[in-house]
Amino acid sequence: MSPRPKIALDRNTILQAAGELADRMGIQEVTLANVAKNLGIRPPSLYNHFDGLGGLRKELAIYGLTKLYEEMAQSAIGVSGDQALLAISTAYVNFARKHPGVYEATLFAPDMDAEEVQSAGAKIVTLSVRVLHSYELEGDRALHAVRGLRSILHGFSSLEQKGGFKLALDLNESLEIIIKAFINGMKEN
Amino acid sequence: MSPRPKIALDRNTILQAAGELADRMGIQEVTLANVAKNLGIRPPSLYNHFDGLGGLRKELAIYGLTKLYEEMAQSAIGVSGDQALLAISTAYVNFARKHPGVYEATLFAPDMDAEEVQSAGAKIVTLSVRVLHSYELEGDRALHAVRGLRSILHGFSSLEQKGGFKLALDLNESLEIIIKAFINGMKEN
DNA sequence: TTGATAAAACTAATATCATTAGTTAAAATA
DNA sequence: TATTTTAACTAATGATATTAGTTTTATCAA
Repeated sequence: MSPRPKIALDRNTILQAAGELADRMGIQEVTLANVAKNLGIRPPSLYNHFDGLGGLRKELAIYGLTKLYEEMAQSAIGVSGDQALLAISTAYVNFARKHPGVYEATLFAPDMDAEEVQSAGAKIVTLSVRVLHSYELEGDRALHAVRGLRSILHGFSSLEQKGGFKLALDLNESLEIIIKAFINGMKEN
Repeated sequence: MSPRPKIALDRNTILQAAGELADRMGIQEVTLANVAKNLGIRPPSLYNHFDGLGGLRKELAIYGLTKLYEEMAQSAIGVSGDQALLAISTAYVNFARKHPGVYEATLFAPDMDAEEVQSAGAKIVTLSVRVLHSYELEGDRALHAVRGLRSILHGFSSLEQKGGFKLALDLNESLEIIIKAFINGMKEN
């Protein structure tokens, strides 16, 4: 490919390639060299689109958070209460299952504190708050509940992905039991 | 340092240096180059002790899991029930707080499936099972409970470390509420 | 339409890694 | 005391990210 081709790559095409690479080979294989090879260009050319490897990974994290949010939001349409809670929970872990590399990228963001990363993650928090709202947890207790839910979902997904759950025990059943136990425990008191 | 010095480095000294480096600078800074520099030797010399960078990181993971287990086990001595559960839970998150890099290493093990990594992690699971035993969860429900507890502890620690919890809400209070809610919810049914 | 600008690729070069091969000197052992 | 093993070393290789500077072409303004 010569300088300034007719159809140039755009950020989204590159992120998609990086995402597929991540899902297929793991986040550690998302290098400028590999991404460039998959796109048929040379590594330095990627600097025209991203601020180096760190920038690419940061964008991949935002890309992943956005997609994760969308799937969670979709799953919660038209349902409420326990159904909604289970819906967004399974949407969350299913996303991590289908896109292990991209999910991993959402955690590895070089600068987690970057404005864009934060706001992409905040939408997921807001959605969770809304779903938990129907349980009528008052004040701080609702916020603690969101922390708990996030902890469960991230911890569960992460451990499942890392092969942490070895027992021959259905994973979806585990998740449902865990979520229900947690929310029932939060409702009391 | 010349060939075959009077006092040679041993694995533990190297792991300690790697651990400090990880806690101070992050796991991504645990490179053979950096570890060697901190020890005053040349990178290739590390191959006399570990199977490359992957081997070093794997050993660091086992080192971390062992230390984590020890602190959890210590915290549970002489207590039972809710007290024991909260004790091991706070021991877990406090370990992650005090040793963020080493904790991170326990998850990044290049081959999580390696025998030694598995067995080091299994001890923590066994300890959790023992602590949860007093709640008289029958059969599979006890196993689901262990998965839930691990998910909460790992998810909470990981999110706290990554700066995921932004609200001005006491973290220890969150943890206690979450754990209690979960275990209370598990007891019912 | 044409000329200037900007974009998006490129090549070349540098620095930092991990890793391998082979070497050396001193400790450990027989 | 002679041999072996150990734990450091140097040197070299290959992969990586990154920077600098170049080139071609699309885009845009006059």
